[in-house]
Amino acid sequence: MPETRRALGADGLVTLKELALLGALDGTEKLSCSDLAGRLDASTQTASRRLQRLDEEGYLERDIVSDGQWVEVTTAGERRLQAEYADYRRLFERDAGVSLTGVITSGMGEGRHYITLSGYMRQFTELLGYEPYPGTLNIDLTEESVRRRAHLGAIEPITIDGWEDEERTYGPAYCYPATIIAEDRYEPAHVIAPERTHHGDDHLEVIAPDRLRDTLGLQDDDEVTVDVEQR
Amino acid sequence: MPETRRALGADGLVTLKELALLGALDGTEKLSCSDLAGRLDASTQTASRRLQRLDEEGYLERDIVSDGQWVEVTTAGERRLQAEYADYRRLFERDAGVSLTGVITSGMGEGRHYITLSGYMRQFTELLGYEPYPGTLNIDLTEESVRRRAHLGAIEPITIDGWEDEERTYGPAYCYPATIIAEDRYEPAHVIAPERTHHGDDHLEVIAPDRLRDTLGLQDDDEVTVDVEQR
DNA sequence: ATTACTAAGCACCGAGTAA
DNA sequence: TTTACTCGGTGCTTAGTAA
Repeated sequence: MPETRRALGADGLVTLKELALLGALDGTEKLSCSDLAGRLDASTQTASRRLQRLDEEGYLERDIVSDGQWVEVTTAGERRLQAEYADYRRLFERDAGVSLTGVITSGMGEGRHYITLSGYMRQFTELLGYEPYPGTLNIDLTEESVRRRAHLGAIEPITIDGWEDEERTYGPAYCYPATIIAEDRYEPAHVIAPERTHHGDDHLEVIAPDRLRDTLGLQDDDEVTVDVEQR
Repeated sequence: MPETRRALGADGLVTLKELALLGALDGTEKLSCSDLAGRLDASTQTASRRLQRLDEEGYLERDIVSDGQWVEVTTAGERRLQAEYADYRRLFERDAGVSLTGVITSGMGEGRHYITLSGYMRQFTELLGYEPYPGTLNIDLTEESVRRRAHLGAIEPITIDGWEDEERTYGPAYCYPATIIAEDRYEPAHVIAPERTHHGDDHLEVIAPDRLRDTLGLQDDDEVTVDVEQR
């Protein structure tokens, strides 16, 4: 469990969510402590202190001006809210899979580099039951699928541990069993994503035993559907 | 805002969510205070106290036995979690509408009785811009749509206030602007739902200016889609 | 009007203990 | 083992105040 989850108390989470609902997720939002105090049903002092703490803990950026302050939830804050959202999705939508659509793109080929590293490849073989083709299928998601991507949080992933060599560390990743559906064919595969994904990331990478461009007859700009299954 | 939202503190909510994740939403779940303490990263005393409070406040049913306790989240507890879930959906899926499908049913005709009461009808005329046909179209939702129904929480409803006469009180209701799509026709309408809806309710009621069975040519067991729009 | 400090109070926490 | 009590300490909250 990331340390950030520990640093943020229950009250901090409630406050952060309230700020996000006020619009501080999408950009900077102007408010005063008494605004927030009203929403939290607490004193202005408490609102002030909560804002200070969230700032100190790195969940909030603040710019204090004479008649209030401009606040914006940081990436860390958004991650925390996403994690919470995933919990609730697990509660109320545990049976639902996630279906994402997008078009094939060449991407930047960096996925290929990472998955072929032995530290990852060894785990793929063990946890997925096959040795992936040394490259990733890159998909640019539609706008709606970008939003739905968050629903992956409700699905139990296969966790690929991070590791390190002499030079650097390599972060953990999640694998989600999926079916890739092209015009007239489909193949089992896995969506692979870094443990930490941002809200708004429109890119999806897929691995499979064989080269999916061949087995599915795909080329750039072809549309595919990725059905991620609940295990 | 319902008073229950005030009674449950931030820590209580965290605890309730944890219990739900453990399975106490679907039925009775056995656990001990030390189990819960571990998950909450707190002492067994705190776990014990939190369980007591949730019980007292009506969010939890408990049955204490010699080697632990059986717990189950109550309807009030589930409502509270649903409300929280709706907040998170509002954060991360504010642009998405909800599409529900089901089949026409005769229902029990009780919707007709309520909506024709002047206390409601007056508000419909003012807030929806039309005087509804004095009856509701009743739809039995598919299993998947029953789950998706929860997503209505992410949509800003038109709120119909509750009221009372000499004899009894009538609860508030939510209206959601929607398009009802039949085989070959569609009509603008509103989904109407009591403010407090249960998880698992498979029934949907729709009102419109004219009798939808006529304008859409519908009869029992016909399939319709209800597209609820984000305003 | 703001934000945020200080100080007093209260609630919550966990250790110890009982049943 | 359990649950849950008492009790002492800590930390959060609010009132008052400063800037």
